[in-house]
Amino acid sequence: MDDDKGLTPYQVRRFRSVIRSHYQKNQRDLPWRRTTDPYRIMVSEIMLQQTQVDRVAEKYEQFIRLFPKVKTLAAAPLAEVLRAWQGLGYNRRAIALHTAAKRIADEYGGRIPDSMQDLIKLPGIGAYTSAAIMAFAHNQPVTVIETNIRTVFIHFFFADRNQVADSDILPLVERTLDKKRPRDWYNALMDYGTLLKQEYKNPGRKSVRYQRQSTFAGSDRQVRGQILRTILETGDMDELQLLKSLNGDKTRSSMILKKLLEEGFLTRKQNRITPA
DNA sequence: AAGCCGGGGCC
DNA sequence: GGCCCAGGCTT
Repeated sequence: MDDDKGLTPYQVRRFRSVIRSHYQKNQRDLPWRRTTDPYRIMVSEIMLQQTQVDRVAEKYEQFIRLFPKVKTLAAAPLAEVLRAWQGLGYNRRAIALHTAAKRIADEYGGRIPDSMQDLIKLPGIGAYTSAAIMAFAHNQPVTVIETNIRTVFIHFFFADRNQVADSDILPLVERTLDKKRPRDWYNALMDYGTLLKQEYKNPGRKSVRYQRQSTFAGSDRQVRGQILRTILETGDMDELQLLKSLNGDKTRSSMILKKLLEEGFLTRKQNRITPA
């Protein structure tokens, strides 16, 4: 099995049957599964990058309420978008999404691109997200791979291996894909992946993509989040007062603030720091 | 290929 | 206190 990547028709049928029967009984009812609107799918997929489903669900609904259409989002001040993003983490995703929305409004007349080629050009949209939008919004039979799907294929077809590469998995994703119902199929695969993660310790460790994160406590990331949160809440603060409020090394805090300014999270007007 | 980017919940 | 998460981008 390790050498022969091909599956027999029986293996394919058997595999699909297991995935589908679980989905039939235990399908998760998630907000972004109740729509096929490409804008809403795009928002959900960017929120879901490295962020748990349970945490995204509530934020997603608030976000859509605030910014129901791509043009609403494009017209909103970045500070409002960042405020709506608070709690999700990886705040640069909010900047990317906002930039993407503006570009879609300007260059595509407010219509989300419907090809992977165009989607992947947008900031914050990479190999996974572009494919996911094609599958979930447009029901297109593209090959999608992410952490849940990796888990499923490693569990069924690479159980005795370590260091499994995506290039090993992708042929199987394509071979087993239900090309008539990609949307349902991928939802089912992801639900099965979360099931496996509940049952087993760390299925993802067998993927070459697996890597542990550096410690968050005391990290630059933590300080970045703290600075951004403070300015979004106060709306405007003296730079020295801000640095003092952080209770850390001033030089380090100053460097981190500088990066936030460069990345477009914040702006400085004389000695005052405000949202961008 | 490796490092960076958030923050909350769970063990 | 460590671990993980519907990844993407930069170096």
